[in-house]
Amino acid sequence: MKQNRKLDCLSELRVRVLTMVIAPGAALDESALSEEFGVSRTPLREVLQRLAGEGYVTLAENRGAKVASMDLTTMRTFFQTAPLIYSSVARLAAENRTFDQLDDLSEAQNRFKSAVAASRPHDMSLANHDFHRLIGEMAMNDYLAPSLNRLLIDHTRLAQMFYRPAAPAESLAITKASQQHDAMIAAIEAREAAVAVDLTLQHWDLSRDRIERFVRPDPLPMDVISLSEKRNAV
Amino acid sequence: MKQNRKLDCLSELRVRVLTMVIAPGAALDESALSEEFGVSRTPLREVLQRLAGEGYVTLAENRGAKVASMDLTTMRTFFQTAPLIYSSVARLAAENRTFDQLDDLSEAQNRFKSAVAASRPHDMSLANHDFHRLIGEMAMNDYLAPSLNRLLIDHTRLAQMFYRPAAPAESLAITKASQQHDAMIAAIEAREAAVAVDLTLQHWDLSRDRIERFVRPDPLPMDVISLSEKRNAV
DNA sequence: TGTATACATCTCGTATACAATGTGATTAGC
DNA sequence: GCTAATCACATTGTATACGAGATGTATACA
Repeated sequence: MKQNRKLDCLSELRVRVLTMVIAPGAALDESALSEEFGVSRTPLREVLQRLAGEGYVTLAENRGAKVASMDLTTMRTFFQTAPLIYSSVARLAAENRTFDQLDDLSEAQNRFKSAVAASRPHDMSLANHDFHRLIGEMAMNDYLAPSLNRLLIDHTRLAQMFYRPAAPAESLAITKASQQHDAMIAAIEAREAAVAVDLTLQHWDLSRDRIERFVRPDPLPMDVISLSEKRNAV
Repeated sequence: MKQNRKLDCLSELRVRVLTMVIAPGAALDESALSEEFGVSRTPLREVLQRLAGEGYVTLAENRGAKVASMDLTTMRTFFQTAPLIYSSVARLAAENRTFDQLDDLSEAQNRFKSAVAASRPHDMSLANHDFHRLIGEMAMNDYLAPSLNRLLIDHTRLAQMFYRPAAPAESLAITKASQQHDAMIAAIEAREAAVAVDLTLQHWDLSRDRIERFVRPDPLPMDVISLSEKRNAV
């Protein structure tokens, strides 16, 4: 009963960070949260400590918890590191996966498809997050796991941040991503490590391109004549 | 004042795990530890939560904290993962190091040499641990850091476990390792990433061979004649 | 003699009360 | 009118007390 409240609090806070309901850098108030989740401050502080260990939040001495920030340095490091860890994990997942884990992976992919069909970005993000987290579990590697999970936190937040439901290129990319997910499940099930790695890198490129196009979009069309007129008018 | 007690407790527990003063799998009693370090159970539990986040201990529901175990699977994963992370971190360290960090690194290496000269295995292990941890900090990569630090925990414990002060090959290996440390400092200072990676892999091979020779030593010399006599005697 | 159940004890989990620290505002002095 | 210092308030950190869960032992019954 009471243990559930603590675990609920833990996963709920994870969801809020991942979906950016709480923005990067935002301060978390212990009293407010403990009241909201119906637990006292002691277990809530332990939840925050654990979230800090997982990389969701950062703790400052006598200054409480903040959601992990996402500055330029973080993003640079992210793009630098993700391909290495993702491909390594994919290889290990193909080698070590169990059937139970494959079932979980398919279930996550089904949730992803449902969320896409229903146009629910938050659910999409969370299902996608679970999908890749489960591949991480399949790798059965306690050393790579923390790196992967930190990458996934920021990957999910970035995707959320740069998601444009209006753009037609976006829905195409999502369809392609979903197809890649299916292919990855097949490759992992067949224990074809090389294929799984290749698909993972393609998947990464797709995601990276989506983010890059948002950051550096096509320049606006210019009416050269009116621009020169304006200049003369000064 | 009191904050120091909590931090002291944190680092002291880290040292005890790394030097195997507390064995892998050993249970940690909250009341006993809180009494020993002069803090109440609340902050001590937060210390344990943090140590769990760093991979030093594992927490089980209603069953307290245990020192992270080192079973066969763990070791297999360790040998599988270490070269990848170590070499990646070495490359980044060479690219991103600052002068302050280089000073810290040299200081750790000096402590290592002193401990070797004084034949103090614990201090050797801890100085070596710091040396490699500082290279990790130089990499300035928050995603790789947790993986590296987990690897280093188990690497330090393995080295401790398989350390044989009596063996003459051991002291030769330690001398060589110390020389490699010096060369790594030079390579990192010169921003020669390729050299740093190469040295790191050599350093890894040396360490791995030491462990391997302990696990699979030369077989005992056999007196073939007496063996055949015994067989005939049956 | 072996097993199962019940009870006692010990450890962990949570809440609440209190102490310490950090921050912001207000007032006094220049 | 501006700056600096002090005081008050808010938030975090710590301790202690109580409740819940788990484990081990003893006893009774098969």
